[in-house]
Amino acid sequence: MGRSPCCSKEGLNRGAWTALEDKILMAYIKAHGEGNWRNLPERAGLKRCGKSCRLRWLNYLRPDIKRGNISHDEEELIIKLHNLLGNRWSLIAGRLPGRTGNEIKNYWNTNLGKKAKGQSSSQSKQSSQSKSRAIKPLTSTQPSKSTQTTQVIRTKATVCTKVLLSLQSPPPTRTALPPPTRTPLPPPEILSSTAMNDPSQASLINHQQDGPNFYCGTEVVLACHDDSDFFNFGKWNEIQPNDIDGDTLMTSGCNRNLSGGSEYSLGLFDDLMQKDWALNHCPEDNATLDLESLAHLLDSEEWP
DNA sequence: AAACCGATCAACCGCTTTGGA
DNA sequence: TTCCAAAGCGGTTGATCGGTT
Repeated sequence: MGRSPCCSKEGLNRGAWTALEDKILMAYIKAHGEGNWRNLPERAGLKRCGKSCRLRWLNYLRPDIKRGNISHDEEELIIKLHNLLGNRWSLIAGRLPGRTGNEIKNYWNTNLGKKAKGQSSSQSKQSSQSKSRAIKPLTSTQPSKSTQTTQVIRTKATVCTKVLLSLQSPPPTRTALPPPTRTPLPPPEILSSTAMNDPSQASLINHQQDGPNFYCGTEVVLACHDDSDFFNFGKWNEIQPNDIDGDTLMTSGCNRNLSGGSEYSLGLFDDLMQKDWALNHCPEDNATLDLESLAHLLDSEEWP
């Protein structure tokens, strides 16, 4: 029995792509654009599975793919993003222009994963109760047993295109949510911690805003094009693991160990959102600690 | 020079999510 | 609301390459 194949595999080429196949695929996509992968091979005259074409395009042929070694800065960014997002390679890749999820995944598995493993083991030798940020390889199929370890909230992932960090006195209520949009997203804009400390600069980001922004005191909200997915750091202090059902919380929880404050996994899901809306009040002052943590992250990188 | 071994990375597999009928 | 096809995603595999013995 089993699952039916994504396409008939009879007579299809497999394995490494030839230069000719690449050429055909590139020419076809150049002429007709991306999408409709299932029919693409037939139309383009390729003896390949549509999935294979898509993968080849996304991971290799796309003109904006950056070649060459991962730089030190990129590596640092990958580590930080992995710490926040876990193994969501496509999201991480979204923060690294020209890099693909596959590339980052491979890089992590061959380089950073080992480093991280070594780090965490040496740290555990130093102090089993250490609260430092041990980077751990995370898999969605291995739920963590302890809230002390790095934990990842699994969410419906959406590329976040705006980050608003406002320390300003907020308007008393949130703005209404516009309908979600699924249009191609422009490059993300992230507000640096410099801007965070300067409300006048912080406000600048609103001017280019075509999606929702949210203010709630020191609460940090990453406003996304898709209203169903924004990252809310400020409220995580108030959410207990019990509030979250097992399905929603796959690798579970949030890591409260950074810089004496809390470190939150990026991502939010509907249940939490609903709780968040229902609370409708501003978070405690300790959210500023989260801001500092995030500010450190944002400030230390050149965000694309 | 040959055999072995580990590292790398492109490609595949199968599960999940999304969107339309 | 349900179902199904398509697309997206992360884990895994296997071919290839370079270094070592």
